[in-house]
Amino acid sequence: MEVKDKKRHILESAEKLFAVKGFEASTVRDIADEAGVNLAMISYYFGSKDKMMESLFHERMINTKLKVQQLLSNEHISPFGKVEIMLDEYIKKVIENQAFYKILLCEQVMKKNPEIIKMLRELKMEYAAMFTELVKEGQKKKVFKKHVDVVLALNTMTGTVTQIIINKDYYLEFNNLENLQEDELKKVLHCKLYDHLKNIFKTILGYES
Amino acid sequence: MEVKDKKRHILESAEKLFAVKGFEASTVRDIADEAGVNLAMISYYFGSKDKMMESLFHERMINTKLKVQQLLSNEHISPFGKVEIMLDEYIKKVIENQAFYKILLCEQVMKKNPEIIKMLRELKMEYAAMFTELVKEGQKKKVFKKHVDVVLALNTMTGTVTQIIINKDYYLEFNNLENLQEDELKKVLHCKLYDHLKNIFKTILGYES
DNA sequence: GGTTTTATCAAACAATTGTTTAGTTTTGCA
DNA sequence: TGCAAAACTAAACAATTGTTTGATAAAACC
Repeated sequence: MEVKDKKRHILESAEKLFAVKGFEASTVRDIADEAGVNLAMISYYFGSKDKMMESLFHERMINTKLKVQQLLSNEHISPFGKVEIMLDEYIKKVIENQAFYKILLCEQVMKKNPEIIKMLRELKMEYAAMFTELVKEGQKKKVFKKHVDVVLALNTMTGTVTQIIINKDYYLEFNNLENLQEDELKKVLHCKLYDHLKNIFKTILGYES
Repeated sequence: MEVKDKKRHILESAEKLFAVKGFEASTVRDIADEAGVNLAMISYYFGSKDKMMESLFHERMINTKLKVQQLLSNEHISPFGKVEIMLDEYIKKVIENQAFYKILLCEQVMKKNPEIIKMLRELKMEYAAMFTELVKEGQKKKVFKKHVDVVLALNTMTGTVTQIIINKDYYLEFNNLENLQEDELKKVLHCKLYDHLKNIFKTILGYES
């Protein structure tokens, strides 16, 4: 196996553990066991446990910014069309990477690793700025109302999706969706979240279809 | 100082630390230092670090259920009036107990302490059931639309508020509210969140004022 | 006031932590 | 094939963890 693949394999194993036990509670021995490698390999490949976590965040966040930029600069899509795609892409991403988004949540609360906090800060500021541009575009075209609180809107998006991931079990039990297959389940979850958030964003933006 | 006050004092100190560093990363020595007591006192008063955490959750959750029950059974308030009060109370509570709600978030992700998970599970199920009753009441009175996803709605409430607490710094910076006083700040935050969520719940419930 | 219970403390406890070391195996390349 | 670099390992490392101990001090009770 190549070095890059091995690093990725370790990162994926660590990700699983972090999401279940948290960063502090996951020992390098746990991670090494999960990945099926010697515990010294974590220091060997990443330098330290902390730097491994940073690697994980870097890996996951590297593409996000570019993708959003690309979407928002596309002139063939209407403002609300872009909102729809934004919602769809975000929901898809979280559902496909539930483990990571759980870690992300904890890390945001703890604020322990300065390097990660810095990364997150930059990403969020850029995200908010880009969404602001999108909203302005819609306002100029008279399809969005004035005075939209973009940060509040974005937090409703991230908050709702995150909570559903955390409370997945309750949600499924409450809606009698427990015996659904994993794939079907993801589809249903995505669909419900998308409709729900699309409606909310129509209200927030004052958009009439 | 009485025993109960001392226990409460230790719990409050622990709460602060947990919210900043997380449960695993907060050592009993940290907690003892923060509370200004000997580290052996944690085991002496609570039995163990884990049981102290359980104590903290029990303390915080004991009154929630009763309050909500009381509100929903009040026949002098309209269905949407109850929704308004529910939102107001929830926002107020989280803003006043930010530290605890950060811990709560992490604990929900980690799912490490079975006793706490059990408590949370019961509380959530009851909360969802009670809100369902409220929605039914509104539907019977023809002021709420049919087919409301109550769990999704509740998760938007908790998710939005939680995210704002986590991202408080960004939110303030983005809205140029950084040099506000702590008390003023809480007021502004509460006000913005309340308006935002009220609008969203109008959409979700199909309520026209 | 004497005695039992409760509260407090510093020190010690065994267990576990992330990291390093020193030695071995495997790999890549001439 | 030979040999240096990279990959890997088990063992050891010092530091830190939650908890317990045994000794005092304070409080409560009769």
